[in-house]
Amino acid sequence: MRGAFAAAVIDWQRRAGRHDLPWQRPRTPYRVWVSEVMLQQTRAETVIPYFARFTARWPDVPALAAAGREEVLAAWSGLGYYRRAIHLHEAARRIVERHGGALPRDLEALAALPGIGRSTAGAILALAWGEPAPILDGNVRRLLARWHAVEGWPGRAAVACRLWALAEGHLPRRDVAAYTQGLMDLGATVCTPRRPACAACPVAFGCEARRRGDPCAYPAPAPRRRRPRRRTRMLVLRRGDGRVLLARRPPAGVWPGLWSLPECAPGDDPEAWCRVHLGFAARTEAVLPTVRHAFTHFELEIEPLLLTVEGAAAVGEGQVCWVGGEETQGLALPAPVRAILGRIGA
DNA sequence: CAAACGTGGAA
DNA sequence: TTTCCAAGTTT
Repeated sequence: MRGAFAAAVIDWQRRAGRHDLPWQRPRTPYRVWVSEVMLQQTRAETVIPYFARFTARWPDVPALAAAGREEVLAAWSGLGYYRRAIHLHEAARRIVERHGGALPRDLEALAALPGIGRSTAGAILALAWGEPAPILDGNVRRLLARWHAVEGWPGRAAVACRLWALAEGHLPRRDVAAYTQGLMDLGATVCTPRRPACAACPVAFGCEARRRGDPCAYPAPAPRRRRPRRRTRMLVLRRGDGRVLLARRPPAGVWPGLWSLPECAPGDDPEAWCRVHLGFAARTEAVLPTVRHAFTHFELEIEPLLLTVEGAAAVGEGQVCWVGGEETQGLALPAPVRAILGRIGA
């Protein structure tokens, strides 16, 4: 029965889905967009406080477009995948310039904006306007892979292509917003990766993976690869007035454009490193506890070292600054750096 | 197509 | 402790 899947999802969403997420009230295109970008590879519970602060400060596209990149990054600090913030900001400016300040109601125009791919574009169209556009995020991937018992890892183009076609095929003619929200709610709360609650699932009636006895066999897991471990040394250079030296990271790579602590190789003599690279003397005060930080593709072991700087050492312009106390709240700092500074009370 | 890109929570 | 992985996009 074609359409039975969508009908059941829509009915379930109205009865048991989520209706009180911050981006659902009010549900404007701008708020849908910001939330979708924040939610890329990020759980809703993590996003909620960031979304609240972000939209309170920049309630619409023109406000965001008028903001500075620095403050947008600072508002993103701790959320991860910082390129998203840069893209979001850049897209806001482009929307003001080329679309009169309103998000385009068009799949191609949306996907042409930085940070908006096919799935996010579809989500904006479906949730904000009820346009019949499919999405394919982790939830929908899992839901459809199970319902149709799709073999293969969705990272492979052929499998992804199949899933997109299935997503397209299930789209209802009406109630697209409730349907789309229902897919994500189902994936997040019922059709979970580990222990799906099939007894509570409104589409269990037609689920092929369940009929075969092992829903968790779908989708096939990604090929394994081990995560290398890297080590680095971060220097907490503290001045007499309590201020600490931060250095801006390059615009590409890890933590683009964020402020971090000066780094040297674990084997280097930190005091000599300071003289050579910063041009002033510092005395080693203490070795701080190691901070382990797990990235997606590698694990970082950070050995923080506390050093005292005599006098008010000056350093070059621009890419370096001395900060202290409340100031660090307004800066874009990577999570582990925030942890290290918090530990010494800076 | 593979790799890069953060972080935190759960098993 | 280790591993997985979550409302993906870009290069």
